[in-house]
Amino acid sequence: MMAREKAELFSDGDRSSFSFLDLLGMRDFIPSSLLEHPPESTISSTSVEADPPKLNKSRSEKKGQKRKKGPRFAFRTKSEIDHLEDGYRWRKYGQKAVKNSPYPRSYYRCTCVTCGVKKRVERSCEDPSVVVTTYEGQHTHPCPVAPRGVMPEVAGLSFAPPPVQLNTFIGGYSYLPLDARHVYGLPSSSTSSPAYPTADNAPFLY
DNA sequence: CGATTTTGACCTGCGC
DNA sequence: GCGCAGGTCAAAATCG
Repeated sequence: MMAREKAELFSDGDRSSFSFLDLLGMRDFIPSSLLEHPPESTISSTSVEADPPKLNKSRSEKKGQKRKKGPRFAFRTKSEIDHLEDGYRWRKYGQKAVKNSPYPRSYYRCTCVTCGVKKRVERSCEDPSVVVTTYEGQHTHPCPVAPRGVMPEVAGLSFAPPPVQLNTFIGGYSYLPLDARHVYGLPSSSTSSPAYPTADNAPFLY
């Protein structure tokens, strides 16, 4: 409780028109100018943790369509809890030990039968206090849990009340990063800083 | 008693 | 072809 938590968001560089905003139902609230810059190579280097190179490149690019993955979006959250509530109901269907990490990776599927969304949850081996959650797919149904929490700000923008999904993200708190570059995977203005939030530059949300 | 979690087995793709 | 690693299945156990 009162755990200080923060989130970092990044994508795996999938070129799909789908985005994390769709997942959250946020797209309508984002200026089109921002949406014209989909996640590109700027975030590829940061996606390794949640999306190992073997999966990210070799599998998808080489042998084409096998194990066709939907668009994936991952974010990192400073949390003591492994499975963060996001308003949807998930059923765990597997857990695997992953290489190069002492922490197991858990696999969840949305309990809605018509919704094929999956997510992987794992702790960062670099920082055990950080939970890496990777979403795959898009919910085809409304969020079943009533929202609570505060409105996030993204890139200084104030949003109208968002679809229910937004507020419920992660345990009823608003965990979206404040910097839109991180949300959309846009290039960082500084060449020296990473294209995603780090423990040092990401804002804390309460 | 139904829903969910646990966990070992199995499947698939890739590198060597 | 083989071994490794990630991902999924499914039966058993557990929970509410």
